[in-house]
Amino acid sequence: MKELLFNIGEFSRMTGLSIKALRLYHEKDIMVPFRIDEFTNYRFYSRSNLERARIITALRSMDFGLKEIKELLENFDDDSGIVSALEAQKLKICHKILNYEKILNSMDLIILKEKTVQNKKQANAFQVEEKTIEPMLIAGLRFKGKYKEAGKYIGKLAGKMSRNICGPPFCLYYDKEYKEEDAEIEVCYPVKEEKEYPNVVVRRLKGANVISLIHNGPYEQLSHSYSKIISEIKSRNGEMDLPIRETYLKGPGMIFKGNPQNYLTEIQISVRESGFKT
Amino acid sequence: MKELLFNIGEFSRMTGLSIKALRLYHEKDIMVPFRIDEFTNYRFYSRSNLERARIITALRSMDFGLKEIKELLENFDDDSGIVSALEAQKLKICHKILNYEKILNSMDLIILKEKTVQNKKQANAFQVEEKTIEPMLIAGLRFKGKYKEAGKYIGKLAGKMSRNICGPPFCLYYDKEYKEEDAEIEVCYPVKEEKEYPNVVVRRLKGANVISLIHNGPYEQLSHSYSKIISEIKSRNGEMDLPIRETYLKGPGMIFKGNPQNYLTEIQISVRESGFKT
DNA sequence: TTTTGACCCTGCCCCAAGGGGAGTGCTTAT
DNA sequence: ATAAGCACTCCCCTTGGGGCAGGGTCAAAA
Repeated sequence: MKELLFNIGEFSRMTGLSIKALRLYHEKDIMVPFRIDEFTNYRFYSRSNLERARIITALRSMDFGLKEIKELLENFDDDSGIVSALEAQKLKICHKILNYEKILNSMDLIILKEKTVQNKKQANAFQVEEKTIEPMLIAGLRFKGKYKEAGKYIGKLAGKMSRNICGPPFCLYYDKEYKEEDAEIEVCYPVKEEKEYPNVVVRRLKGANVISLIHNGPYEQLSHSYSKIISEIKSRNGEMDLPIRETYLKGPGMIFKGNPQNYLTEIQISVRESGFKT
Repeated sequence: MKELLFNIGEFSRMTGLSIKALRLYHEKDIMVPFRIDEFTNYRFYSRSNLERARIITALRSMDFGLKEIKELLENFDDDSGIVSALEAQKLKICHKILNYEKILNSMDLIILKEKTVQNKKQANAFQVEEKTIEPMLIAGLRFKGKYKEAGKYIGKLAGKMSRNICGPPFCLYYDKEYKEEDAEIEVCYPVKEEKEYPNVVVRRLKGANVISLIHNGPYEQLSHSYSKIISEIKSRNGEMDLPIRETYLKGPGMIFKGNPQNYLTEIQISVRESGFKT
């Protein structure tokens, strides 16, 4: 068998490894050329190098690092020996995949939210309207306090539910009148599955016939929209029912706080018996 | 509102970002401290920095690079604006996941193969035995040539089927006698699904009653095992049937070539009517 | 025989996102 | 007075090479 040698360019084309990579592997003692010219330092690769290159490529494609590859090459010459290394590598990769899937999940949440918001905004532009809300599975966290505290509780709740959430958060107000303090409030998220969480009640929220108005602007100006919707109900002889629902279609975002001028909040008040037509 | 400032240590603890990271973000103009002491160069962070840090953390957790984050921060202040960036990021991550899943798949193949080989080796140590082979779905590539060429064709076939493969390759020999040249050979892989491939026949291979012997060693010594199995069959008045099946339980590995002394090859010869008992 | 273009060498700097450490300055507690 | 605790800057290190500069080498064409 004659020693058929290849210079680095040929070898690079044969193996698909870049010249840079080959020089790096040489430097790191992962694959030393068969012969190195004493005077010119030209690298010459042999058939056995070709075989080794194939192995390196295979291991690289499995996301092994160069150090690991070096060790594997030094200690094994048979597939059966590296099975445990493969198992370990599998674990690492599984972790990465899981992590990426978690990222995808949270991104989907944000994207979905923004898309539905845009649809809503285009569809019905801030008119009082009557509609029917379907029942839904929700996770609720109830407290007594000020309206302003709701945001804090929503954050808490979101942290606990995270991947189970399937829609924008809302509040249920159980008081007939506006109360500055000690209001009876429940912050809620619609959820996919009925899981148990500490301090959280997961239950089915009844559907209802409601009068709805989408409020566009900062929360401080919600009272304007409340007057509008309530006077509309009264002028049509509707009879209000508790709790009032306030859905935060677009509030401070998951990433940016956003501009309060663009916040969208849907106010929904149940009416027991609608005395008017659209 | 008074300017409540934090030094870098406090701010690091509040945000969960390392001091090193904070200095880097400063250097890259991603987050400039609210005030920098003229004489000591101490960094002091404000509440608005806190908000920005939250955003950066969120974007980092979605695997955005610092450059991308900087651009996003410069161009947007609202979640709705970055939806398209999120979509792009989603695509990237999906690609990564797909890639990792491909890796997992090929690793599983190797692991599974080695495990089954080890089981076989422990279970029945190179004895002639009678058994029944179940029918299986296979992909076959037929050619006329020398035995030695089979390896080449197996490689070809493996490249085409890759993810569809579900077991070790084997050859079917359609010649009654040993032929040095122009032998009628079909290289096969058991597959999961019935797909179409160019030049490949996917079909159901019938089950059979066979006499089997596992050969341990290089392929050049297969003839020893053949003598053994054939003399055994003859001594028991069995009648051989074609094709002969040669399954490469352990040959040159997917990564390492391995030591031919450890190769395992199962020879299976169909017998039409077994005239002997185990 | 020389030239020319292709090929190869080493050495240096660059990428991302920081980690680690050296050496120095500031204030405060002991 | 000294030591501890923070902060600062500057430099080197990580992975797996990419890109470029400057210079040497090879083989075929003129």
